[in-house]
Amino acid sequence: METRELAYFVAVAEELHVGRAAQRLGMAQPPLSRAIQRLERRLGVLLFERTSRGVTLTPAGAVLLEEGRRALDAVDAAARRAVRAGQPTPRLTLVMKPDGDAGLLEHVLPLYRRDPDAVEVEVLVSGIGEQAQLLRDGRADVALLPAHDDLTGFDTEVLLVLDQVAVLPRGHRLAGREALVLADLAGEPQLHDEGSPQVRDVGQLMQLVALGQLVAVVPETARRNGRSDVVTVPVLDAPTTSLVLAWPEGSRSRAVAAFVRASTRAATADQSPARAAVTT
Amino acid sequence: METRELAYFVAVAEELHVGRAAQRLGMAQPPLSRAIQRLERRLGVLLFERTSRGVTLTPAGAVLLEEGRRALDAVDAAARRAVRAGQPTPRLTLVMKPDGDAGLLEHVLPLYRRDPDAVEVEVLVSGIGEQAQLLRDGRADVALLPAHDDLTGFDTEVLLVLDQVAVLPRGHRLAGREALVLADLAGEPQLHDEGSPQVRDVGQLMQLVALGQLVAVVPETARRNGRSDVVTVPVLDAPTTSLVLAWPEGSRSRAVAAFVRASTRAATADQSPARAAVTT
DNA sequence: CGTCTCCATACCTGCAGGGTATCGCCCGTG
DNA sequence: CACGGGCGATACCCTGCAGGTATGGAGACG
Repeated sequence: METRELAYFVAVAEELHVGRAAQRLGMAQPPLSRAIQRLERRLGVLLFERTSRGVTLTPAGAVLLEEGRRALDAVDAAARRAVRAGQPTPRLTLVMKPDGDAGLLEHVLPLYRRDPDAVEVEVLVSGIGEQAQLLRDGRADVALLPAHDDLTGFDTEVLLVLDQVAVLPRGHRLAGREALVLADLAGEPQLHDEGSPQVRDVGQLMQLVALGQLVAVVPETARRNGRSDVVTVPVLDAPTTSLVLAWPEGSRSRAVAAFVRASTRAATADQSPARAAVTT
Repeated sequence: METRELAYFVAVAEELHVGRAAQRLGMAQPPLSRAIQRLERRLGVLLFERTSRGVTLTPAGAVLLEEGRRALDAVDAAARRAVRAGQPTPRLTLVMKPDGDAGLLEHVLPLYRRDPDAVEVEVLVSGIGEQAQLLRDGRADVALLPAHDDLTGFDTEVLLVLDQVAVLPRGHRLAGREALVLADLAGEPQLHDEGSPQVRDVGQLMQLVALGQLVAVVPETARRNGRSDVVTVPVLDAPTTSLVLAWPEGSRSRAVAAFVRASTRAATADQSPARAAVTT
């Protein structure tokens, strides 16, 4: 099976509409129809049910969509990683969402640079939730992401376990509380409610909270972005979130291994009593 | 990058010789040379150093070989799994080496068949050490293999932890011992010595031992294949080997999940005091 | 220095894969 | 019930590239 065919199939399977898929692929509809038929003939299995309103996936098609995406990612990753390995100055690309490092990076990077296996680090700031994809398709070598993301295909190390806090406008009825529980926030406009605005980073979120548009429950490290017009209050019964460092499973890169070492050491130091004593 | 190009590259990288690779691929040498050049131009990186004696891999080429193999396996697996998902009667394919189930399968299969998610099981007997490959490229859905194999890309469950025993001909000088240590076997012709015959299953091994050709240290379950002309003696300081059940990471197949359930239950039952009491 | 061994280049050919035009089918609708 | 619109499939054409053969050219070696 050629990757082109597979990419064609994935496009159709995602659109469930040959015409639209063709448009997305920048080609005409008939050759795409034929390519899919060829693929079905070669595999000896029907991938779509055709109706006059579009197409739907058969069980075989559903499996191929799932596995095919991973396979395409693997091919992309192979190409990208090969190219990068061929560059004269090797680099390590770290991906995280905006403010996704919980302030850890400033400790990690100096520590990493002291490692003999260290190479130059390039930090790639992705959209929220996109870190895993960039790691899968080879655009990044390591990723910082929350533990509840899909981590299949990665080796991982938990760096921090974070309690959650509510972020409230200063004048909010709960703003004076020492702590609260999730039930206290019932009825408040929440982040991720339908119709709530898309938030791209913590600064934006703080802005929205300050304006009274919504309240949010976020990991405690968001406090670092605190501003005078918002208040953070611990939420006692919110599940903790973990910050995880992930890298391709079975990676044998010395640069990656060194970065993992530096990160875990920085993270444990960050939580140690020593530092707690300094900051209090 | 097309899978064909990638397969071409892998062939050349493995042979380190364009002509031989072309032969292996069933094509002439010049188009293969050009295909590699095209690939290099597209990626913008040299994959081989050309000499008059053959070709050698650049760092980029080494990475592409490693990652490319996995990617090709992923593509194969996608196709194979899709085809199988499209078959009218779904099947679960289990791969193991000859006698690789430590006698567990006869307990697992009846248990599995009682599960509502169970489907027909096909047992594929592979060569020793080939189980992981068949699982990676989609020819099998689950595998029984030793824990020291490369398990990247799989989810796993340890089924049994096995002590090792020495297998000796009946008249051997150590045959009467209650137990022995590895050092006792120094100087004996061992399995895996260079020049030792290829062994395909335990029966063959037993035959060779009986003939006095060699002695072997194997997991204790090999006792089940015992014969009157060989003796097994515990080896106290040999590392234990684990029998592992593996399946593709992140698999969401109900049939696989049910098989894992049945296997772990059968394995724990197998080692429980209850069964020990029955067999003693 | 000639020869052998490889990989690269030159040149040719067939077909895979893409484009346009159009068909046939199903469905909603006046 | 007839008609129009939307969708995938088919017919037909054309181009570019993958692959073949013949040959060049550069290093290794006796």
